[in-house]
Amino acid sequence: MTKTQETELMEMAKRRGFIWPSFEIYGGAAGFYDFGPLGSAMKNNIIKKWRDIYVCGEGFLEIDSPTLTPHEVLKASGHVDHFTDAMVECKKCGSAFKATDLIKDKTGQDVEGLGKEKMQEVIKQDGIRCPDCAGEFGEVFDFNAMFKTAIGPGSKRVGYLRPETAQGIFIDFKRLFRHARGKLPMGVVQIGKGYRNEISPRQGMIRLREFTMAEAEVFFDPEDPKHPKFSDVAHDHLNLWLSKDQIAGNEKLTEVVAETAVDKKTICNEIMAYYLALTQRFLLGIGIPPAAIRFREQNPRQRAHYSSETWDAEILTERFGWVEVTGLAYRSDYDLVSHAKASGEDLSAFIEEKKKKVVCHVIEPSYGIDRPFYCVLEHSYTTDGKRKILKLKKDLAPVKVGVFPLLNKDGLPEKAIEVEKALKADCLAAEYDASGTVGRRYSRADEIGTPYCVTVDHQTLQDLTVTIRDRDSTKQVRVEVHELPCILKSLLRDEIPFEKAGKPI
RNA sequence: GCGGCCGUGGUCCAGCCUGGUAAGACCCGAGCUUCCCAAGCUCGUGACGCGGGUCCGAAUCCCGCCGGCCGCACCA
Repeated sequence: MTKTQETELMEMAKRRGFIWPSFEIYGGAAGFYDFGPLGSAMKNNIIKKWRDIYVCGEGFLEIDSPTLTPHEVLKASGHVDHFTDAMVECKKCGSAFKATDLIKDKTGQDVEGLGKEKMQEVIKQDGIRCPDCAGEFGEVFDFNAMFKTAIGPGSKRVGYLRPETAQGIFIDFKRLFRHARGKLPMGVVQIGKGYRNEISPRQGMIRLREFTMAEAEVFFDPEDPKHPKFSDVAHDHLNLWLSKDQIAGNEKLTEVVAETAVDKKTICNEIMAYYLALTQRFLLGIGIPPAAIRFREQNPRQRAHYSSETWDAEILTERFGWVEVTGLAYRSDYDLVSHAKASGEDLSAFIEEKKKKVVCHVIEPSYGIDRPFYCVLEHSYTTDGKRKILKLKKDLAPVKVGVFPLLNKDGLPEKAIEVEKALKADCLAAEYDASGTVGRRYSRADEIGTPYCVTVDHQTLQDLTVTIRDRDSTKQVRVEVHELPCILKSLLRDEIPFEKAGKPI
């Protein structure tokens, strides 16, 4: 994809209603995007695909909990204290620094977790000044990336917009475990909005202040980190970017099969490896090419406060380089222990076979939806010659079939509208278009990735047949109208090859 | 937050320096034409980010704000 194509793609995305800048008529706001009608449909299709894997395929339980969360919850989870950076600002030039990094650079001292007062003291004692302009620093302050609000009118009860959906799942652990009738491993998912008050959002859809996440929490017995279906993925190839290679400044990827990665302890256990493989399958499923997928091992300094091993799935993009789209974190028993302690509830699980209680460990595959959405657009957009085609996977396409009258006369439009109605009645996302010429309509359909177009012509009036045109090849077949919904559905599910769908033209 | 650049119909932009109410391309809509891949013709809708200032008069000059892009920093 060239620079021109990138620009064209973003133009198209705006023009055709995939994404729009939010709050536009009031001047806009950084870090927020609206999904237009097509974007909304495509986003739902991505979510559906994810749900098919996790809820349908893996049998995970889905819940939906509030985005607004009381202080105690996020205090217990560590977010109030750790979802934050101690920052200092230069009083002269305004440059902002993370206090811990600044002190480490200047003095070698590790003041991580020592509190603002201590950091303030070190900065003062050692006379640390602004590396940019040698100016004096102001007070050390915490910048917490959570949006804070008050629950109830005039209330002193503090709440936050959740920074992740995961906490809602941990909170419900007792009920969920009972619902699952005490079976481990137990998987739970939640899809919804999360919020992070980024200091300076950039890069379009890549850094948002409000975004949709799809998170899964896998609860398991730490003494038994086996996955019952591991053999299904044992031979999946994974491209790993190991922490040691990153530190050495080496871009090299290590290709392994899931099984070997576990045997060699490159990946901590079967469960983690299983979900890396599943993540890769999901990304391939939405149309990301294998060579554009890698798994980056986070080094200890990068990991979140709750994690002991984390793998990020990354997608290579032309515009932003490698983009993190999924984080797979080993959260151990951190959350359950924290919430048990803070709430006074027993959040352990009784394991029948062992006749004892254990606190489950958790592996969390956490997916962003907006970032893959962008990546899908970028990887799908092609221009060959004069044609511009969004080569979306059929199940992601916001419109499945365009319905056109070949000409706007002789009763063809009326007949085409009938066809469109019939398809819609069959729950196919069909769209009637009669403007301009048929060529223009094909072109418009290609631009938004509509896989098939049906055209009603004069022959239709005689023998009740229509043509179906394939997006990628522009080839056509002729089929009987009454078979149309059925044939289109088969085509959309890739059950029959296009040439076999009807009489080739 | 800082520095540089920028903000004009749906989209991309010209005009700004040298103030005198805005042009083009594409798109979109109506019609003509048209028996299958953005043809052509006619007509049409539609814009100066917000606020203030200077001026007889501001898209244009000045100030403030908001937004965007790039770089720095940040990204648990």
